[in-house]
This record gives sequence, structure tokens and C-alpha cells, in this order.
Amino acid sequence: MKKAAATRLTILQKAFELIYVKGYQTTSIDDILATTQVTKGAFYYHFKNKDEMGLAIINEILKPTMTESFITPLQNPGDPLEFIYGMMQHLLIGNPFLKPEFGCPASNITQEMTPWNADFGHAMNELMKQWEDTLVEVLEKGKAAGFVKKDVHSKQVTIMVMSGYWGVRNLGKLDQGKESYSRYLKELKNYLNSLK
Amino acid sequence: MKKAAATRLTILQKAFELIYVKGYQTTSIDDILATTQVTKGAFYYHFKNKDEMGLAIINEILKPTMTESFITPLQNPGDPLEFIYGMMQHLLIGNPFLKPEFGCPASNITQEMTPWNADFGHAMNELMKQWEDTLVEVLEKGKAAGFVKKDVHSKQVTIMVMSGYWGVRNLGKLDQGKESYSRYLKELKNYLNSLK
DNA sequence: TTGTAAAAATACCAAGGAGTATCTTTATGA
DNA sequence: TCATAAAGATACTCCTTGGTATTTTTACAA
Repeated sequence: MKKAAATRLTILQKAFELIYVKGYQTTSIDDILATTQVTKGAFYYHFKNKDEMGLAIINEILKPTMTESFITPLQNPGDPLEFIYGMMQHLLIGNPFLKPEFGCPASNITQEMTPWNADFGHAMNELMKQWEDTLVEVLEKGKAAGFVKKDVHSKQVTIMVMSGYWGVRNLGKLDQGKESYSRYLKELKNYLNSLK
Repeated sequence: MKKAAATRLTILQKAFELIYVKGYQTTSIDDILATTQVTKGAFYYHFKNKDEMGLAIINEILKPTMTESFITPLQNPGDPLEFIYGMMQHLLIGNPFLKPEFGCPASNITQEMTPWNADFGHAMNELMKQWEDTLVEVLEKGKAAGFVKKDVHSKQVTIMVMSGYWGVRNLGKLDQGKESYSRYLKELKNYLNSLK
């Protein structure tokens, strides 16, 4: 019962990468089989159908990655505004897996799948809610610690930050992130400064 | 030579709506034929292939619509910050064609097509450049007229605004725009106020 | 009116899509 | 060791896809 779990995991991981660069609907199961060297029998042993695999990718790959990358490290003390900026910088230019031309995996899936399959929307919504809640919490702690102005509306700021990230990820597809990323980061710094 | 132009236009318009709702790759030519009541012969008389139609949609539908909706009205005098806010409000909640669950047509196409077909990327880049240039110009005029602080970096603010729009359009897919839109708008107002 | 090209209709094709049915191999626990 | 179920392999089916080939209709200039 060890080998099987491994094949299942490679399917999820490779499929995730393919979907990230090609999109969900245009990544065929045969594509996945070809790159994983897994046969169709094995695939359909592990997953009832393509969508079940898609959900599994969100829940078993995307969600844990998000948690350990953005949720857990956010819990540390200090200036939340500094931290948000650092996180954004890391997300946009510090993470070698995330390429400008392919955008953000979470954003891509949301954009593509939400109108089609409600389950994808629910799964992604959970993911975003988790990120949102953490950011709000961190901002509130920052207010208590005097890093952030008292009249700042944490939920609004959070939406502003998350929107900016997804938006610039998409804008960055047009110029390979060459100018959009750096300009966004500079202005984000200005914006965050206005909150303290 | 009048009827032909009309069929061509209906193809572009109906296909645009379908693509907005379903996505480009998952909108089949047969879908388009079914909703337009046009036959395959007529379709391929007007367009060499699907992608040529896609480009025509960007250039002949999306671009003119953008121009008359965001470029031309932006030219009027007055406080550019007020105007940007009003434009955003109209885009997000005042435009009946743009539904939260389907996002922004321009954003959708960029997200979906840019990694696949460079021509789509170039066309969309032109579109966005036009919007960006206009926003920058308007902000600069606002600085000269005293509506905007002198030390504001117009290009950065523009990227911030455009990113926020695309991002919240995508976020809004997850909650049908119920909370994300209004929160974004409120914080956008705060942000814009910090620029004057 | 009629010849000619524009415009549109119809029928078809090869490739690729998701998913199934059936068989073979591998592991494991009694 | 060996029966049984897990895991994987192979070969299909049926449907949709973008695109083509060919024919028919429409418009209009002479």
C-alpha cells in the first residue's frame, strides 16, 4: 500500500504542473498519462473521473502548499505590513516555480473552472477564505501592536492586497512581468505605508 | 455586400458572449454555429480558422467597446481620482452585461489565451497599454490641476488600479461579487484619497 | 438576362477527448 | 504457500472537435 500512494501522488503533482501551464480543460488525461508514465487503468483506479482528480489537486496539493507558504509563516510576530510586502515580493519574483507567463495557479483555476464546476469554486473559496482570515488576523494584531493605524479596515485591506496579487499576476502575463511586477510592488509599498 | 458584413458581425458578437461565459477553448465552433444559426460554410468563408475569429473579436469588438467605455469618457476634465472611482464602480456593479460569476472578458481571455497564442497576448497588450496610457495621462493632468499630489507616481498607481480591477473580478467569481466588490470599492476610495 | 464571383449550405473526415471493460500482475495477510 | 483483493495494463467505444471538399444559392455588373 506504499507504491500505490506514490503513483497517486505523482499523478497529482505532474497533473498540477501541466494544468498550471496548459489550463485544466486543455490538459487531457492522455497528456497526464504520457508525462507520468502511468497507464489509464492505474489512473481510473485512483480517480473516478477527471474532475475528482482536479478537486484532489486543489485539496491535496494546492491547499497544503498555500498553508505552509502563506498561512504558517504569517503567524510570526512583527510588523504585518512589512510582512505582507515581503510575502508579495517572494510570490512575484522570489518563487522560481511561479513563472510570469503562466500566472498564479490558484487564480488560473478560479478563473477557468468556477463558472463550470461549482465544486471547484467551493474548494477555491475555502482556500481564499483561509488566506483572507489569516491576513485579517495578522492586521488586527498589527493594529494592537501599534504597527497599523487603528482606523484601518482589515478586511478591506485584505481584499485590496489579494486582488492586487491576482490582478498583477494576470497583467504580468502580458509583459512577462517585466515592468508590471516592479511597479506594482513599489506602489504596494506606498499603499501599505499609508496604513501605518 | 451588406448581408455578409452582418453575418460576420453576428458571429463575432455571439461568439464573444459565448466565450465570455464559457471560455475560448471550450466554446466550440459548432456552439457558435448553433447559437448564430450560421452554417459552417459561412463561418469558414469569413474566418480562416478559429483563432483568426478570436483575434477579430479582440480587435473589432473588445477594443472598440473599451475605447468608448473607458478611454473616451476619461478625457473629460475634473478630479481624476473621483473619475477613476466612478469608472470602477460602474465596471463592477453598474454594468449589466458584466456578471460577477463570469468575470471580466478581457481578463478571462488574457488568462486563458496568453500562454497559448502569442497573437492574443499582443492584441490584449495593446488594449491594456491603451487603457494604461489614458489613465497615466489623466493622472498627470490631475497633478497639474492640483487634484493629485505631486509626488504620486502615475504609472504605479495605474498598475495598482488595473491589477485591483482584474483581481477583484476574479475574486468575485468565488462569492458572486457579494462582499468582495463592495469591500474593494471602499478600500479603493481610501487608497485614492491617500493620493490627494 | 445572364455570367461570374461572393456567400452560404451540406456532407464528410481524421484526430483527439473522456471513460469502460476486461484482463494481468503484484502485494499481503492468514 | 496460496487465496484474495489491490493495483496496473491493454484495448477498445462512442462522441466531439476543428477543418476541408464540394456543391448550391445569392447578388450584381455588363
